[in-house]
Amino acid sequence: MLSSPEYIEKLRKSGLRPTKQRIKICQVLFDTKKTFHFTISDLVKLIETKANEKISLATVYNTIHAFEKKGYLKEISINSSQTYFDTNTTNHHHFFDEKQKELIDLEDIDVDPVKIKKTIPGKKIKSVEVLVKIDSE
Amino acid sequence: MLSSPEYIEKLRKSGLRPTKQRIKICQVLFDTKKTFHFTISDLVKLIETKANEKISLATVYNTIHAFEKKGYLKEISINSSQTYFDTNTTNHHHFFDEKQKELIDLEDIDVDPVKIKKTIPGKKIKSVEVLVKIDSE
DNA sequence: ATACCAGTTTATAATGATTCTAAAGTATTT
DNA sequence: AAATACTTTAGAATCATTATAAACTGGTAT
Repeated sequence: MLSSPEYIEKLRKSGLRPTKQRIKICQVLFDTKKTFHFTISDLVKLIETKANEKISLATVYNTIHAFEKKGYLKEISINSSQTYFDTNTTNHHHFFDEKQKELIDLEDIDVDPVKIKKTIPGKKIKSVEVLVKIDSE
Repeated sequence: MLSSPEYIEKLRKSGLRPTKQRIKICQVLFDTKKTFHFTISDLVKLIETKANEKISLATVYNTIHAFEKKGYLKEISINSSQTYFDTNTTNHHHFFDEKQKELIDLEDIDVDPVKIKKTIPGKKIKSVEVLVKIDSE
């Protein structure tokens, strides 16, 4: 597990006070080589198991939104009752298994760059997201 | 405005009883050459203005879900507080203006076919949706 | 026509994710 | 150490959507 000091510095640099709760959430989210997808309720469960600590639901929401604003997380556009987040903030796309409610990364090599030929006057493209819904064969 | 008999037949063919409410919603949704995007609350407003009739919110939800199941509507994957539907059921993609909460169609010629090179054993692709988020320049 | 049945509509309540509130707590600055 | 600004928190509020169950209606058989 990465030591707190590294997260403390990371948080400070972003203008976020390094509180106990934020450090704990950093550890749960970023203390792994593999990136992953999660919902808020997934994260609450992870905090309860990985860290033996209870963080208020409001704080979890606050923190995730703060991290998203700082660019440490990305929200993924899916129509689902819950919002999904991704610790992989690079440009990439997703499979979504609607049965298992599971997201799977598509690497850059899995999808050719999507070129959008249409332009809207006065508007610029912020992001291009491809969502591939999959189902059992 | 298309006459009711045509919608009555269309509904019957799909195994849906042609009720007053369903016919009215058909007229509001399909009585136009141009397809469009809407949320449930958009639709409720449309029904109130175009048709001078009140349809219960529960019925609007029921009907839209029935129409979606029959393939007369498509749900669009966006992370938004409300779900968006599209009367254009052909394969196409979208711009989404997050400020104005507005969807704009991308025609086939605006986006090259998206080829997905990755496969998941036992799973087949159901849909490929591209969502292009746009913002003021 | 009439009566019946399955499918529909409806008002209202329930649900559930998310956001708000405002009081108590904590990091940082003076 | 005190002041200040930012955070956390429990619980309430919000809001889209879904569930409930009673009243209603279209289609069919009599």
